Amino acid sequence: MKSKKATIDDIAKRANVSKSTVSRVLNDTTPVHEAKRVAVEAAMKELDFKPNVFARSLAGGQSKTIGVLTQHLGSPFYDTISQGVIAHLSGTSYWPLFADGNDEPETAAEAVENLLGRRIDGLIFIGGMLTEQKLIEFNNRVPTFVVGLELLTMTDHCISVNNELAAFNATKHLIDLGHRSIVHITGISNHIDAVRRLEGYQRALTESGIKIDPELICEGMFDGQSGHDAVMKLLDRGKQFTAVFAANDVCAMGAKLALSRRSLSVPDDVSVIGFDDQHEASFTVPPMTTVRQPAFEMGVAAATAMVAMINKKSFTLPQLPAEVTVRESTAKAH
Amino acid sequence: MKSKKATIDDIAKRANVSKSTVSRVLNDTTPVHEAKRVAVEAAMKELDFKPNVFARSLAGGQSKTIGVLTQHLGSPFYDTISQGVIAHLSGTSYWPLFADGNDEPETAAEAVENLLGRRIDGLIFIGGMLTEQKLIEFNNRVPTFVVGLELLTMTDHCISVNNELAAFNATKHLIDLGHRSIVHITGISNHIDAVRRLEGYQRALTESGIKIDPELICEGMFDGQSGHDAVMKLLDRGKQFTAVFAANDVCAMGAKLALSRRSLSVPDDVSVIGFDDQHEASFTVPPMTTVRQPAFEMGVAAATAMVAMINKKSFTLPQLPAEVTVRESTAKAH
DNA sequence: AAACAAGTTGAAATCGATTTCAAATCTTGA
DNA sequence: TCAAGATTTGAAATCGATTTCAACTTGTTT
Repeated sequence: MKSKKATIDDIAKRANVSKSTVSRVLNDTTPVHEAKRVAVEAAMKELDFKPNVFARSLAGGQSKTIGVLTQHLGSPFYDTISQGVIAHLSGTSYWPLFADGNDEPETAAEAVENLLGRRIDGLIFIGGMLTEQKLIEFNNRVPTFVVGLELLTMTDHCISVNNELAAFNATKHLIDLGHRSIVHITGISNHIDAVRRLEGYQRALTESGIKIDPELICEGMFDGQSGHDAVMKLLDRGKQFTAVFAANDVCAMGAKLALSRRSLSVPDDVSVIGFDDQHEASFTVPPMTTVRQPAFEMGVAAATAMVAMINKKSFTLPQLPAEVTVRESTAKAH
Repeated sequence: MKSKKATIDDIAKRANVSKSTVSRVLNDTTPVHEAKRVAVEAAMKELDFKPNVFARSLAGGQSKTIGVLTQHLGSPFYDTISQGVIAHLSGTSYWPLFADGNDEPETAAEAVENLLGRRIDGLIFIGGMLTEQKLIEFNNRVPTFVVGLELLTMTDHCISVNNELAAFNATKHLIDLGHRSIVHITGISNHIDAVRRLEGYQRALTESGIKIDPELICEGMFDGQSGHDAVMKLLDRGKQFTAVFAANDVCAMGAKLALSRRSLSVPDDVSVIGFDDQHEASFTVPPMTTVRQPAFEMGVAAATAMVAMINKKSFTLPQLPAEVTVRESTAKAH
């Protein structure tokens, strides 16, 4: 049976100093005599002292929590980023406080206010649905980083892969295999990342001297159903193509399903490439070629930068590469 | 530019009453004259008053947060449960505080201590790796519910599907299709749920007069790789079978991949059934028959029960059914 | 009309830290 | 040796709520 939690007064008494001194060794704000320092530290060990988070925050100190707002906790990509954040933070004195934006700007804004009400020391957005204007505002209130979403301004607070380049490489991979009629199923069109991927797709075609065919560009929604429907529609119209580049993996899975329903084989008849490299991608039939985003590392990078910034240490944001992971859903065109 | 946050004193002044009175209307602890009540409420509206969470907790009140410990945030099944919790809580004054158990008992226990240090009003375990003994201990400290994990005791604090029955039905589905040699790829063997699924599988066979063949029972780990490897090993040994029941969906996907590598068709040569019905299951080729666990509803149920319990209202835990969702990966044996 | 119970109210203590300010101690240089 | 400056230290105020306790209003009963 554990006795009541030790307070700062308890350890002050035991170490024969004042609360003030204890607080000082706790926060390392003012130098304290070596002897007293040691005594205080010993007392803290013995009584298993853990500062009360609430008293601390109330007194104007730090809350030792980092607010993490994900666009949608359920997405595998965002989830992996979260894992990275958790993993790094668990080695520090900070804790993540998660909230879900539910894909809606208002919900997200409200969630941020609540987070702020809990005196978070930092704010990490995973994915995003807020305007950069809003983000800048928040950054004025508390250190803010954005992960997994490309920003136009505020680039030094943004950890993201170069989506345009990644999409360019994905498309180039198909072109190099001899494909000329390449479908692109886009992501949700007000996502910057989705737009950048479309741009990369277009540049790859253009630079290879292939005319862009608007009919091959289908609106998707980052989900399986829209990938499936897009391909079905194309097939129904009798449109010819030999490859599909989908804006993410589930979408690519939907596309593959539609192809198989029409007895088209992947990759013999049509090559398919996805984006994200989520866990399931390597176990689809056939295993899927996709663009790997280093989601976990991105999460770690964000957390690292955040902790450094809060403690006013210097840091540099890593340049994380997205790479085409070639598996078996893409093959030479014939 | 927002002015500083309004405090309880501000609104006391504005409503011409004392802090005490404000606190009383805020918490509805003691009756307050109608006129003052209205004045206070008006003042709160006008100043957009939001009580400071920390002051509140420090003073011994509630923290208005529910700790949520997931076994592994990244798992689609647990994630969906989390979504349910979030969804329900967002309509209340409570907020979830997430932590990740990282599949390790020590990490989990440490995480709970931290959560408790933040004075959570309730604790929800999603999945679990702690002993029931531990769980009971925690429940003595703060209201506790467990979701997505069957408990032997403490059943009135547990929201879970009947895994044995669900597995029985899944296996029965295969038997009804004429299968007699049915492989079961288990989950991690110290998960109660995995054990219960194995039991259901065995009972279905026994009740149908089919002898249990230990060689058809393969140890799995709830992931794609182990599903793949299990099937490969069986095939290498020349073991005959016409159906596979995997302990979850990714595992089933791994199994399907192994089959396709050996040119065995699903479902023509071998039927495959998964468990969980995660999002991707409906977009595999062919779409996968699986057991749907109402994960979202389970999360909602846990949150609902929690809020009711904290506020000493009565509640009943719903009996949530798991159902076999028949798609195209299972077919008649021949 | 007096007595008493029930219903309202505010002053002050409390929760457990941080932080300001002034006092106490220790150096240092002339 | 002593004043000036630099270091350490503790007392007390503060953060923003809840809660206890006593006092003050009412209303009811006799």
